Amino acid sequence: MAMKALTKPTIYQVAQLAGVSIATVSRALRDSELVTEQTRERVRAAARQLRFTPSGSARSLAEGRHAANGIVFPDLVGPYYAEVILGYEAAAAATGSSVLILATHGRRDPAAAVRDLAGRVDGLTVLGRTVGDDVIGQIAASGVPVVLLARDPVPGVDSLRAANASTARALAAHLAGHGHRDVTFLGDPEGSPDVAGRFAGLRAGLARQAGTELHLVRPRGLDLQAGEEAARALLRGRRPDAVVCANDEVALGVLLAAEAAGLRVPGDLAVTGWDDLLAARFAGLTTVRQPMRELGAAAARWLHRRITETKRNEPARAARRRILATEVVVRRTCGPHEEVQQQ
Amino acid sequence: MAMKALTKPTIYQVAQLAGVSIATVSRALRDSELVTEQTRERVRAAARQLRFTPSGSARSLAEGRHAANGIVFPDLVGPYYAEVILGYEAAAAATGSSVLILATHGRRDPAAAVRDLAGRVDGLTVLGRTVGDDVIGQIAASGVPVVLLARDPVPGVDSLRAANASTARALAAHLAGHGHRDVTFLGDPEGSPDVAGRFAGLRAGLARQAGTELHLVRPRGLDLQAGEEAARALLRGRRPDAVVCANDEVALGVLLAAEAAGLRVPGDLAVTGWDDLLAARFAGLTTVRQPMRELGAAAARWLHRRITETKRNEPARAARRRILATEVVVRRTCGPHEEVQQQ
DNA sequence: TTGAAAGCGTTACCAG
DNA sequence: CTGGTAACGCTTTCAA
Repeated sequence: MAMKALTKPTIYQVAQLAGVSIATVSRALRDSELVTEQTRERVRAAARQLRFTPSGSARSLAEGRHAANGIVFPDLVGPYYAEVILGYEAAAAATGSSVLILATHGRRDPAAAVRDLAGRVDGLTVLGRTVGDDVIGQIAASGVPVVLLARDPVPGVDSLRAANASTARALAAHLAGHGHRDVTFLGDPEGSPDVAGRFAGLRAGLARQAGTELHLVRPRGLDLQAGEEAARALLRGRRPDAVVCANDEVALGVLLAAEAAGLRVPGDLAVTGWDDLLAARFAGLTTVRQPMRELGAAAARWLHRRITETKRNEPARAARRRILATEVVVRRTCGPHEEVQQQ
Repeated sequence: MAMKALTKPTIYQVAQLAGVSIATVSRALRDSELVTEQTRERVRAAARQLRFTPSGSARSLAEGRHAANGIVFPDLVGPYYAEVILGYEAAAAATGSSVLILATHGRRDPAAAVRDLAGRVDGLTVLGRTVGDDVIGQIAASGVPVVLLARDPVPGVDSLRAANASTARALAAHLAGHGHRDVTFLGDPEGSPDVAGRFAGLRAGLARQAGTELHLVRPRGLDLQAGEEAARALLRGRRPDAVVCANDEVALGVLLAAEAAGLRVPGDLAVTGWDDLLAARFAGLTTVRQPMRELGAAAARWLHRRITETKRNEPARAARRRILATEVVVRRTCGPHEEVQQQ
């Protein structure tokens, strides 16, 4: 049977077996027009027999491109980033690019990891609070195109995000319409640009509503447990009319804590989230829906444009910015509605 | 100010600027002992000034390794794969490896994409129903270590999965204990090895229970909508006592359809899922919990072992198999319980 | 401690 | 149409 593959076969072995030059092998395997059907077949047979797979690094080096791009995100907990990455991967695949992922969360030195990644790709998408502006700036200046996603802009770098402030204002108006006056925001504006935008929008929206007040409480994180803990503490003190949470997971934690405390939602306490996770629907949680997959896809497409225009040495166009629309999804937890609102 | 980076700087420019040879640059930048502190600083300064980032492909080619491994999965919908990938990325990072992801779902030619990927990595993890045994076999035989995850084993290849059949048997016993006799399984055993295992286990479990019957209905897919559609059709006919679903999303769809049909769960119909998504908790869905993150991490670690032992040309050990334990999570939808069961 | 030079496995140009 | 042969940018002996 087949002998053991002690060492990976190279183009040379294929050439030898097929009785042609390596140049011909390269051409035949990449469907160049410049080969006889006959030679092509012979080469293919040899390649198959040897189980030859071209070395990606050698190819990249010779072609002067990596045929890959990277995406950097803080973590992968919760469906949010997963959806973004899925959209990203699909769009990147359409442009013939592989995707390298990098989670900065548990890293010793995120900046170093991102710099290293920058050397392995044709372009990079960076999400949220992963590395500082300085790192972004250096990478962009070193000639690697960068797209920012859900992150504060950096001069000269494309950036893409979902609407936060405007929708948060709409949410504020909706809550005020329910008669909620004493509102607490559960989230850390310093923790992420998205959260900052949501808080700012909420504040602006409530400022237009007479007699409302807004308090800020920072949970330990953005997960279920952080929400639960924060709510437990919060509900022991003066209880607000409504808790607006930085994301759905925190809001779901609040729901759990409220239930444990014997409070009715929305009767005793209104709660809202952000993201519209699947769980939000089953919890009846009023929230905000974001086009996550589209966000990822758009980033991949922008990056591809930058990469091709850089390669062609075209005059670099000015940095682009775009904000994708989001929408309030009204369900049960924001307050009693006359008519049944179904989503 | 800094001039435009028309072309990416190479080690040669750094060497020239620092007034040393490229060998010294290479050593200095990689913290070799063989450089004076003084030279090292000079080189570093030059590299910084030029914003030099070593080319990943050149480095890989020279080192004879990619310092990257790949993970292939069908899709990324639902939190399942995201969790697996997160665990994988974290473990891979710990071994100094980058991660290349590849979703086969919308691809024209998954096999070709996976073969290409195999040329860009030191090892590969393949999940579920993405490519056939033949492709797996070729890749493994070509000298690229492979680990299979949630997939039927291939001779000579390590494989890792979460328990399906045994836990499904336990689930069957639990349902029978509730008095459910007429059970329908909602899922396509041919669609994935996991689903096949769950169905087989359920069948085996019910076979031990006198007077039970099991029916099989194949939904269009594994998402919410598929479950909803399938349930709508199912509930129009002879209604079963219990519907065991291939995964949580399908089960949640069934819940929606049951509600729309005015049925009480679990009073009129018991429902179970599989995966223990966050949404399952809020829907009160009885389901099965899988150690998803651990699954991914274990795959990355196994792969790393294979890679190092292959590189050292050690005698390849026999293929390993492991099945990680899963557990039934009893909630509301499987039937009435005397005592409140909290999770 | 440093430099020169030989690869690493492809692609692509230039002759024939 | 095919073969020879420079690149590609880095790491790593081998000498000095």
